Amino acid sequence: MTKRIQKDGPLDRAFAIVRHVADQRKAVSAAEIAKALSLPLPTAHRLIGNLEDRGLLQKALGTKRYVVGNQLVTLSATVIGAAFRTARRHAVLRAVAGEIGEQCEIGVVRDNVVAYVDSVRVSEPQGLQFNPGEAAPLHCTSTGKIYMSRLPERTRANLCRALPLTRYTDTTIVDVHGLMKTLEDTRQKGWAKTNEEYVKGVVGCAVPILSPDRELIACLGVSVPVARVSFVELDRFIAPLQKAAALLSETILQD
Amino acid sequence: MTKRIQKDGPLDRAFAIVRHVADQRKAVSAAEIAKALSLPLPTAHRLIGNLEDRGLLQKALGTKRYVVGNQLVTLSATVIGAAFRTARRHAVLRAVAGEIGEQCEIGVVRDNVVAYVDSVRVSEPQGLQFNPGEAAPLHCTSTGKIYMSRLPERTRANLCRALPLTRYTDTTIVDVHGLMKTLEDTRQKGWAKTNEEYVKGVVGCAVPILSPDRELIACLGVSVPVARVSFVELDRFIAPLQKAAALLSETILQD
DNA sequence: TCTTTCATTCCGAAAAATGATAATATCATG
DNA sequence: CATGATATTATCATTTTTCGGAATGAAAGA
Repeated sequence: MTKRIQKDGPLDRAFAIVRHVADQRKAVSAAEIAKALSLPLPTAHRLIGNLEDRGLLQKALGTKRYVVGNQLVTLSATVIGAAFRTARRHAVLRAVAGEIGEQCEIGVVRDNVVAYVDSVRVSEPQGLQFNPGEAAPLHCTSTGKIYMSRLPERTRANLCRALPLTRYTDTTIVDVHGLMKTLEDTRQKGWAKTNEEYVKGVVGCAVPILSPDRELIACLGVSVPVARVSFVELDRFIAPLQKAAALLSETILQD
Repeated sequence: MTKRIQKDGPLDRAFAIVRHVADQRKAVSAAEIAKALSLPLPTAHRLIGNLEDRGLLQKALGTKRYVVGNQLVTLSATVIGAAFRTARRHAVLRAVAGEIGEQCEIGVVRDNVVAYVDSVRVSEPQGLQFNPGEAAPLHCTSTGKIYMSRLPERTRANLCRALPLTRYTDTTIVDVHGLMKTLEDTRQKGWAKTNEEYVKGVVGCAVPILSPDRELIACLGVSVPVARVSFVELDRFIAPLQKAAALLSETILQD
């Protein structure tokens, strides 16, 4: 009676389709989905239609090919947030915040904006307060830089041009070329720093939290008043952050 | 035409449960889920069991309360990644909304109705809220006018006669002849305005988003309370909108 | 201990998914 | 621009699930 392993109900098919669409690098047609999942063509259309009606998939503009839908993206962001707010992971966050003595936060990117899903402040509200639920721009946050740095080069360049590179301080990077260069640097190092680019007087850095197959799930970062830690001194936070990030990615798929 | 937006099939229930669990700050019991979603208790258990079997939900360590499961977390990470790769559309929309300081939306025509696929509101909900997924009539929206204006003349006339030209306000165009004249004007200018024709107190305008071969893909529009911007002043939005529309058609189709 | 609430099992009726067939629309290309 | 190839939509009898009331076992709280 080991039929438990591979069922194939409607729910399985629905998730298989969603998974397949999300896995793909580009938009996929209904026929491609049907072939990839060995579904009869009419059945595939019906299932995809169901998902589309619910906003879990949507057609790429001007085509009949499918991409992940708004509802699914919203749900996914919530899920990631919930996954990091469990007791154990919050404890990891608190531990690293205590170790480096500064406010730590976990952020994901959604709708081209950094959304913070969890944070621990170690003392009084001092520097930047990233309360869960708040959002910040991509180009002037460490988390945003990490996300962008992991895109394929072409997509990255397009995104840089599409983003409104609003100037928040006089160190905000507002030119596409400078941003691209910073991102290339970020890509190579695997982590990012921010030098008072969003809020005057606040510097920060972040490292990626990766899944076992090295997909970016979220970022772990720290924000600190420059009066206490200089931009250069930030480097000493990287190692503890990376250790905590590794611990987080380990626990994220267990317990 | 009461198209049932809110069905309640197994899939809806499954996602409602997942959504509810992800929304919660703490682990939830099956009974709580059942109560929150008004499900019979045995049904809730069965559905939750299904989700648990698939790893979409899992029991929090040692208890019988549920949290989001591994499969769901990995899927969510993939979804966020996929959405981010293809999110330049939203980035452009956000940029133009920020530039002109009003709510912008992208709409397409489907089944003789304007469906809004994406929107950015720049501040508080003020004027018209075109939430993605909502639909509006053709004859009293800028997007609808653009769509109709690009049809062959014969088809256009037929459509005008076939449409129910419902009167929503006292400026709504309800006679075929007046509509045809407006559409001819729209066709020549290449963009459209709406003067409180759908919602009293809300004016708007839109420009087409064209494919490389100049086919209409969608429309980019803005809606604003007339108290803030008069019908005449709308003209100053056209240029920025056209620039953004050009950027959209350039980047949208190359994923 | 007792009581209440929650979790689980069972099962016939009801609803939904399924996928063959067929009709239609769309696209590529000669 | 016609034409065949392919993709999409529609229809429908059949099969498979789901649904949730009633009953029962398990656990938590007083």
